[in-house]
Amino acid sequence: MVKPRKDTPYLELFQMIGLKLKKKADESIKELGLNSQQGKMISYIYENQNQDIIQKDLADRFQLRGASITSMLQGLEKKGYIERKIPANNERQKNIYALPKAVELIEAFNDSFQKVDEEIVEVLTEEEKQMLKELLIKINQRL
Amino acid sequence: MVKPRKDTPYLELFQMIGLKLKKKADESIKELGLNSQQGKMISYIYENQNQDIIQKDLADRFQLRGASITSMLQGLEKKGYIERKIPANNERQKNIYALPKAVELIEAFNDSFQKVDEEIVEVLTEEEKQMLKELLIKINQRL
DNA sequence: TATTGACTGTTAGAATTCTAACTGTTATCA
DNA sequence: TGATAACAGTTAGAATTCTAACAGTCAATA
Repeated sequence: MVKPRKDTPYLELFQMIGLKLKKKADESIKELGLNSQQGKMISYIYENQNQDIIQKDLADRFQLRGASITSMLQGLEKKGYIERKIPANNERQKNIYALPKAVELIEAFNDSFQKVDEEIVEVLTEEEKQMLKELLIKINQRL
Repeated sequence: MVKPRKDTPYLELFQMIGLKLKKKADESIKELGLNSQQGKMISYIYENQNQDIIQKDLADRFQLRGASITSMLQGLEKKGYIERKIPANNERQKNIYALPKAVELIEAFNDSFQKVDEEIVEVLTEEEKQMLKELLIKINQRL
């Protein structure tokens, strides 16, 4: 006989919400010909390209393995959204830069993502929104 | 020129937390020879098998396509964790049941998942935990 | 009741991410 | 300084989920 669980765990809530949001985000930028992961990757590269980001930084930021980043960036490079350059001071690394074709899309990505963001909290009061953001930041930092 | 974003959006927080939790959950039940998705699926089937659940219910609950459920259940069936029976009253459907081999594992799954659950909120006070759960439930319901 | 449309599940093939093994470069320190 | 370890990225192949097209069954209704 297995013990019944007490109530909906945080784990389950976070994962259900996360999956629903992923679908919404994918849906919202589908017409641009990329998925939400690629959109966020491009935005992140654009915003950080002055700071010599390398593939490992992307792997850490997006919780992906190095091999997945390689595969993803090879795709984005082939389609002309980004370029990768080996820096002079360290031949192991590759710095990542957004190309004009990507920059054109970023405004549209960000608008789409912001709409999803508003949907998430539209059932909350201003106070609740504030509280939620604080709690999420605290959890995310320590996890 | 692209507008800079104001601050970390809810979308990003939820997805970062969700991904970190998935890794933790996968890690925590890896030794049992399954991944966290399979573990949750088996637990869910066990807890609901008296209510004539069908594959479509699982697809809705886990935010997966019908085809993915087919593939996943074929795997679990082949390994002897579950069985699928076509009910007498509707030959389109298949009811899903957990087999003894699965039931043995469920206690261990639940323990592992509960540990992850405690990690999530260990940085919060009791009041904050309470508040967080309410907010998450509210968001999840309307999403 | 015969037809049409909706529902449930499956298959084939593509996309994404994973693990494990590997190459080449840089850092450490005996 | 020379050997060894750590680091960054790549490749090959497996696992998981997806889309699109499909088959069989059930429901609605003309």
